[in-house]
Amino acid sequence: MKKDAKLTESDPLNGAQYMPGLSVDCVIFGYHENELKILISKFKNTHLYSLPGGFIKKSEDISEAARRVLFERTGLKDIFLNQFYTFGESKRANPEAMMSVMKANDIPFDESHWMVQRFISVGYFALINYTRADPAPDHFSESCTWYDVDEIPELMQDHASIVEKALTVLRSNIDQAFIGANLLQEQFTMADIQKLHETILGEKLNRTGFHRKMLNSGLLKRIGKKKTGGSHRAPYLYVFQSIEE
Amino acid sequence: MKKDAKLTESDPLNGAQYMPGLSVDCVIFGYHENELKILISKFKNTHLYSLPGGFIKKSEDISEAARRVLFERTGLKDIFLNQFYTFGESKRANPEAMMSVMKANDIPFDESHWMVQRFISVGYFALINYTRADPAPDHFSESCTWYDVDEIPELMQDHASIVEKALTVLRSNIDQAFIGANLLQEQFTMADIQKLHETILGEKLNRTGFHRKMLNSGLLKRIGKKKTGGSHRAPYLYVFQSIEE
DNA sequence: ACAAAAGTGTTCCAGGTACACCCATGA
DNA sequence: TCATGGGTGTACCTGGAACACTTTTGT
Repeated sequence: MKKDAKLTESDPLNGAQYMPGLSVDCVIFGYHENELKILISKFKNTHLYSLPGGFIKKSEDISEAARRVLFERTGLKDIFLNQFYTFGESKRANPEAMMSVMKANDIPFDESHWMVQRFISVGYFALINYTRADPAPDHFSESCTWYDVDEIPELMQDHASIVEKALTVLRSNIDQAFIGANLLQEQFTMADIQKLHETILGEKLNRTGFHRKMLNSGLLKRIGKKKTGGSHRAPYLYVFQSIEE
Repeated sequence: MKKDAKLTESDPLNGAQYMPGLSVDCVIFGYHENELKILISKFKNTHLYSLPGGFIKKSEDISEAARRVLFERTGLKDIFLNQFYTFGESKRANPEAMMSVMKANDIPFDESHWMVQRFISVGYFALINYTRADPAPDHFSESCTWYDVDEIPELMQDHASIVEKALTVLRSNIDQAFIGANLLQEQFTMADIQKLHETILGEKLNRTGFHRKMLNSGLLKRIGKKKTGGSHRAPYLYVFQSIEE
């Protein structure tokens, strides 16, 4: 308490404004050049990598906190967000790592500092348009950048298992409309969306079957021929159909 | 803090032993006489009903806390437990209701008491064998009894939506083996398990199709005929097959 | 013998997979 | 005109739904 006394009400280091022992971690998915990517933060002056996350303000819904983190890291609002699991093992805290982070940031601390205590973390995953995002580091990190999901550096605490769980849920929801709608550009070809699905699932899909399944779903709307490029027939372009149409 | 000073370390009223602002709520499903039931607590000397729940000790995994609550309410260990969602809206707290509960229990309190603050609650659902459970109230409640899911009394806070969410997840997992294995007696007939599925889903299922689907799943093992009192052919009895067999 | 419920065979249909073939386009 | 990728037709398979029929048992 004394340690925080000189902090202003809104200073991010002031633990008193947050729900104690509670955080959100965000697995932020993007898709670019046939690769599924997630945003990873690197703490200042350390070799520690982590998922973007944050604390929950006392009067804030948890999902609002997740949206705030998302906005601060990507500059995007109104993004698709899905709470998928809450990580609450008593030993998931890693005081040594947190202390080295604080040391590297010149934050006064000791073993009883609120940031090195046990945290329960609510996991959200987000689907965002890679080209619209403008990844930005936060107060503690020197970078926040995209990594291919197959090339993620070693993450602190249990963040690797958080990513794993997010991927599992994402894969099990692959047939829901929102996945392509949020990760792809507005207009896309059948080949584009098939590649996206293949990348997420990590397996090849039957071309004609996929084609027909997509058309039968009623979610796609053909908006006209053409898309120049290769020496072959021009594919149709599609957009996701609004539900009410 | 002063208010807790005279409490012993292990007194359930001593907030210092718990993770602040965090709780678990359990939707405990049982099945009896073709009805899907859940356990509901009634607070002493009030008309307030709630889901069985509890707080998380400082060195306890959240799932351990849920198991502890389950054991205290049912006397059962090793029960099927599934974390399904975390309820974190800032306004889900209901200070008036909690204060009336504490008043009815002669617990000294004021608006700043830890139990009337905002809580984040991690939702678990459990599947238990109705006949083995021995429902027992906790420190604050005068009863803990089974209610048909269609006849649940008005619940405090957002517990009705917690039940709704649990039911949704249970229904979407209906084809997983564990549902029948945990809710039915060890031996059962095809009609028994079909009735269970129909009760959970709230719809009639095709008899022969269900029969064949169950047999094809490879999860059931026929263990012999059942002698009934009915004037009709005796059905086979089944048990759930262990995975390794 | 009959009613009632259980078990099984047959048929039909929808969705998925596989293969084939045609279409459009740039070199 | 040829190679290449895109779109669609046809055949096949599987799993579920619907219906019929047989089996068993108490009355």
